[in-house]
Parts: sequence; C-alpha cells; structure tokens
Amino acid sequence: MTDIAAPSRPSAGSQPESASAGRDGRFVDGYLLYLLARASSVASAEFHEQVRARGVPVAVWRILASLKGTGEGLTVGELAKSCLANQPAISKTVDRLVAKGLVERQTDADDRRRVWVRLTPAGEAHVDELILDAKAHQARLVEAIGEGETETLRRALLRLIERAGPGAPVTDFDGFSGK
Amino acid sequence: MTDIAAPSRPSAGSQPESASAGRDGRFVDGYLLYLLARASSVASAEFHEQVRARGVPVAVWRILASLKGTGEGLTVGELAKSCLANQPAISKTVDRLVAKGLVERQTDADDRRRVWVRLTPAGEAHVDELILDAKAHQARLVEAIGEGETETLRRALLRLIERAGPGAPVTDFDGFSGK
DNA sequence: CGTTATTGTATGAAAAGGAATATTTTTAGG
DNA sequence: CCTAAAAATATTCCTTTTCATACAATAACG
Repeated sequence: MTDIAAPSRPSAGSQPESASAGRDGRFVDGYLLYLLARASSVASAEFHEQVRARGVPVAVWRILASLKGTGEGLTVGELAKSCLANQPAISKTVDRLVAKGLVERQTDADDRRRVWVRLTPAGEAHVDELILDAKAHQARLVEAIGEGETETLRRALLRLIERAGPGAPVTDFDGFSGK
Repeated sequence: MTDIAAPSRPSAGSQPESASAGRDGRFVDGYLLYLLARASSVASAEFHEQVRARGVPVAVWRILASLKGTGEGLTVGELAKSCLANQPAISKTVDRLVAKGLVERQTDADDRRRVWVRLTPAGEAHVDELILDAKAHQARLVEAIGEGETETLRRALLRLIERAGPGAPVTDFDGFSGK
C-alpha cells in the first residue's frame, strides 16, 4: 500500500457514524440521483440475502424475472433493456442459463438475426419460487412505508421512467453516477 | 451459439416495443424494486454520458463525489458505504486514483488500522467540474418533473433509506434484484 | 437486383468486481 | 501482561462485465 506520512489525526470526533458514512453537508447527501441509487440499494439489500441464499446470482434473477410473464420470451436485445444491462453481458449469462437448462434460445423464423430467449419448464418453476420471495418481501416493504406512500413513490418513479422516453439508454444501474 | 430449432414465429406482432422491452403484464413491471432500479438507471443515464465524455469511470466519480465536502476525507470503510460498493473494490479504485494524483491516503495516527482518503488539490479541481455538470443536470431533471413532485420523491426516498437503518447493507446498486 | 448501410447477436481480450482470506492493529478477558 | 477475539484494510483468485469488433441477416437505395 502506497501510504503517505501519518501525522496526528483527530479521528473526526466521537459522534456515531451515519449510515451514509459521510460528514454532513456533503454534495452527494442532497444529490437526487444519489438518493435514488441509495434507496434502490438499501431496499434491495434485504431481498438480496434471500436470493443469494438460494445460490442465484443477481444477473440470473434479473433475466428469469424479466422473462416471467412473457410466454413467447424476449429477444436478447429486449432482455438487455429489461435487465438494465448491456447486450454482451446478457448473451453470456444466457449461455450459462441455457447450460443449466433454465432458458432456451430460438432464432426468429422471420428475422433470423433475432434470438428469442424463453423460460423452460424448469426455469419457470425456478423463477416462480423466487418471485414468491420477492412478493413477500415487497409486501413487508409496503407495510413498512405505508400503502399511500408506496403509491406516491410508485407514481413518481413511473414519471421519471416515462420522462426518459422509450429509447432511453439504460446502461447502468445506479442513479448516483453515470457509468 | 447453441441454438434450438427455429420453427415459424409470429414475431410478437407489430405494436411498437415499449422501453422496458417487455410485454404487458410481466411481474417485474409492477415490482417496486424494479421501478426503483429502472428510475435510477434512466435518470442517471443522461448524466452518465457527460461523465464518460470526460473519460471518468463511474467508480471514480462516486469516490470523488463522496469525498467532496469532507475536508479531512473518509476512511476506506466509510467510502465503501457511501459508494454503495464493497471494501476491496474501493481499495483498488483508490489505488488507481492515488496513481493519478487525485486522492491521497493517510494512516490514522490514533488507530493505525484505519486509512483516510482525501482529495488532493488536483482531485478537488477535477470533482468540482464534475459537480457543476451534476448540478446542471439535476436542475434540468427537477424542471422536468416539477419542484413539488421532486420534494415528494425526495421525502419518499429518504424514508426508504432511513427505514433500513444506519447499519443497512448496501452491497449492490440495483433495487431490482438481490445481487 | 447488386451494393451499401443498418440492425441484432456473438466473441475475444482486457478490466473490473466479488468472495474468501491474509495481515496488521486494537480491544477484551483472565 | 499475555493471549484470544475483533476490526480495518489489503491481497489473491476467480467470475463477470465491458469495450471493441466480427459476423450474419435484413433494409435501403441507386
């Protein structure tokens, strides 16, 4: 570790450290995109544990959850947008899911560039369990912040999403920064 | 590519594809954590372009922005929480930033396990420019969704954040999934 | 129709991230 | 004090992502 000299340092006093790990008055603490990213992060962290407990990587959960409800499946490009990820990452994760028998690929007959990805029965069963957990977690979340507040939040989020328009880039996950 | 057979496929009709790239009625489209992640993603995507245009990786922007306003700096652990990242990732990115002369490390004199990271003058100048961009972008965002709506959103996000408590895990960025 | 541009997906090398562990320092207990 | 436990950061190894590009198929245009 390339350290510099180590003069005395008052250790920032003794007040208990806040969760955001910063001193008050920082720029980020009032930055809207940071609040969005942080809220998203902490809200998902709990569910995170459950998914990991089942040995499911996040990227896999995203894909399976995105496919649920689309009987025909989604194309690779659609999956990338839905998962807020870039296309090569989706292609590779789909490779792994195909190997595990959870999804299957199918070239579109009309446009043979396009590749459909859809859940296999095994994948369907797998994601159904995860979605049960997700719904249970969401129910607890709603209970904690209130029904009305939840709807308010939901509308505000939808407004943000719609504002960006159909072709909005979605290449990263956090609202704190540009990737 | 391990493809399966390619029977005829109706190509899902001709209605224009929605931004979320999914058919209606999917589970995720009503999932609160997904809305959070998606809103965060699209809201940041625009600013993302500006940061990348300056050749700054996201992880770097996060660290510099988190340090701004903390004259003394933050410890590595505090930085990790603030950046919603894990500690090894911060250690490595700080390595790169030290090499570029934007931050400096300093071992705490009282507790020599702790390492402070703080902006150098060059780092300060660098982040100041980025923050100007960030503020300008935020202003456009607020203008687009309205002052009142923004405050409503901000309060809801803060409630979500506070609900998790000071010790909440923040190991991932998206609210859509567990990591 | 033939040629060029565009779109959708895959692949390959390089970088980043994550889990587990090592190392150093401090704290707690007998 | 001496030893065991805990805390903060760094390091290692492996997986995943990313960037760029290649490849294949369709669309556009003369």
